[in-house]
Amino acid sequence: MADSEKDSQSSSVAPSNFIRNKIAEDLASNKHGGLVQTRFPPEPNGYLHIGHAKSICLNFSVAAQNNGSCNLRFDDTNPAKESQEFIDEIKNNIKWLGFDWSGKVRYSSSYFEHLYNFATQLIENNLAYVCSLSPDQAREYRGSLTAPGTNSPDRDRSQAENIELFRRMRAGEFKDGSFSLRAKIDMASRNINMRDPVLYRIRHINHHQTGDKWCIYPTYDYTHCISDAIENVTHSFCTLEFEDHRPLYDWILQNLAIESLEKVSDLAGSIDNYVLPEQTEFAKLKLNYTMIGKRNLKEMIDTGVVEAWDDPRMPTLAGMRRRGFTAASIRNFCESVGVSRSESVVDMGMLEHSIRDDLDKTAPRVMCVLNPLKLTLENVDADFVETLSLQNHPKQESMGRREVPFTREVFIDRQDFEEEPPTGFKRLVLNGEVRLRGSYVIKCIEVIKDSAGEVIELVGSIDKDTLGKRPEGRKVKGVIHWVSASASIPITVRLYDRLFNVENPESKDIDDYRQCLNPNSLLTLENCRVEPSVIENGSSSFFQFEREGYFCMDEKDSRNNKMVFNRTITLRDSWSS
RNA sequence: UGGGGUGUCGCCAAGUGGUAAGGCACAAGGUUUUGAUCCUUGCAUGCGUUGGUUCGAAUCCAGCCACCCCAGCCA
Repeated sequence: MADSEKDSQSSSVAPSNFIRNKIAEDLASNKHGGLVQTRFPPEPNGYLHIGHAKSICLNFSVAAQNNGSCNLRFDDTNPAKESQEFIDEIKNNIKWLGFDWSGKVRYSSSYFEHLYNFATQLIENNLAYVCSLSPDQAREYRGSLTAPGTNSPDRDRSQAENIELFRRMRAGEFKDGSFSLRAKIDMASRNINMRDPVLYRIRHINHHQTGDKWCIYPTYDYTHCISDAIENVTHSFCTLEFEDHRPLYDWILQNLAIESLEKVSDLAGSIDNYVLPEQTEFAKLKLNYTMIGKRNLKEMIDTGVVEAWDDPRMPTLAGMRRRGFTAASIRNFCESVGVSRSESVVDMGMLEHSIRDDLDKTAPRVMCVLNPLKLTLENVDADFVETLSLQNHPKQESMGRREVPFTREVFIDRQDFEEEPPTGFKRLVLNGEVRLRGSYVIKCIEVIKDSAGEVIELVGSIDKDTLGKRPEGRKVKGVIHWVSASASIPITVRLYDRLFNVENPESKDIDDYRQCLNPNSLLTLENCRVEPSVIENGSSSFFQFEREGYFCMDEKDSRNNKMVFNRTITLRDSWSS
């Protein structure tokens, strides 16, 4: 077999998924004139979370990989729940994640006038009517999953009357809920979304973008498809629960005169490429051991389970950022999770792998003792200070070196000393030797205890011939981290762990998520000691505290006299104590 | 019991009629002044299930089962 084309595949090929395949097909068939335009359309009614990150990465990267572009559009059709604060936060999050939207920020609300005109067009074509049924009545008329609905008594209202009533709705002549504009489709449809869905409702409230200009607001179903069309979106991605809405999405666009759509679109004037957008659904991201429902997150804040939207235990982008997740790690995670239509629950371990993988390559190493235990080295002079030069990264010399002071008194971690060590223990024991990382091999020669029998101090000695050298005639397998007692800096360290101790805290089997909270999701240590280079080397706020994990400085709570570090994630631990 | 979806290793996930990619996790070795990293190896005769078509089926057909979504003037 002549096999001339071995494997020409590059190592970083994006994995195939149904969306990339579809776009490739569309491009091949020239369906959208070679164009790929996507959009990320959040409603500004809360903070973005890891689930949104999946959608952001999808929309932006699919566009970028196909020479297309991606808009940011705030889907702000329900002002009751929305605010400018959320808009600002969402913009920040997207930029932080490393994406840039095309052109200016879009708002569905900026299309309100067009939307109103299109609604008038539907009325004129006998495809929409003003309905006087109350919300309760409308529900009764809608029928059920198994029974067809009943036509509204207003369904055959005259076109002229509909136009006039709709105008008066806009003029503010009616109370909230008294009238609605509905599409005239089919009250017997087996798809409930097609049973004369509401297009407009009356709401006498202020809108964060349009102020008091409007008192009627279009619904999501009516707005989204038209907004996509106006922005000349080619591929409109949304989550699976909107699958049943796709027929309505298409119905609305197909029942509007295409020239009128084109005329107000971004492509107005260059009719060649004007195409109707197409909706494609994918499965939401679910992560075990976490809740991402907006309502639940808000409740956790309101009840004090966590401190705020940016609490480092929250799955919000703001929280993850503060916890120490990097944008790259989140992007890589979203890529590794893939995009499909099957509803699946991703293991936390994948997220943890993404952040470890990124930080292992980029975080400078430093030593920090979390639970200090004093060790006095009796054969070192009291005023002796040796400045050791240590590599900031074991593999990347380009990351430079730092100076670490070594003195007679040092702190080691309480957990690195055992009087009665378990088998396999490689750390310090009485009369045992261990290497102080980057420094000398030391031996413990005395254990000092308090009246309660607790170990409060150790005395030892160094082997002066072991700096940068192996000890003569014996092997010392243990290496522990340490800091100088006098030259180290006191800091506060917050150890974070998963918030829940069950895989699915949002499960229907759990009536109160508070029953499955992990009581140890936050442990604050006030007396930690870090080597002085962390403040001298102000270039990074991410560090690996050797043998402990990855940590980042908390900018919100750190003070000049006391820095606070958050543990992002532990190191993998195949010993596990 | 209406309609729309989904079922491939413990968890994600490729695969679209030619004999089951990859990642995470896990396990066993090796390197190591981080019990980290890195390297090597192992990990589905099997693709929800039962039948059928075919030389050949995870892929096509039929039935069955399980799970998810839909009855907001929320998105």
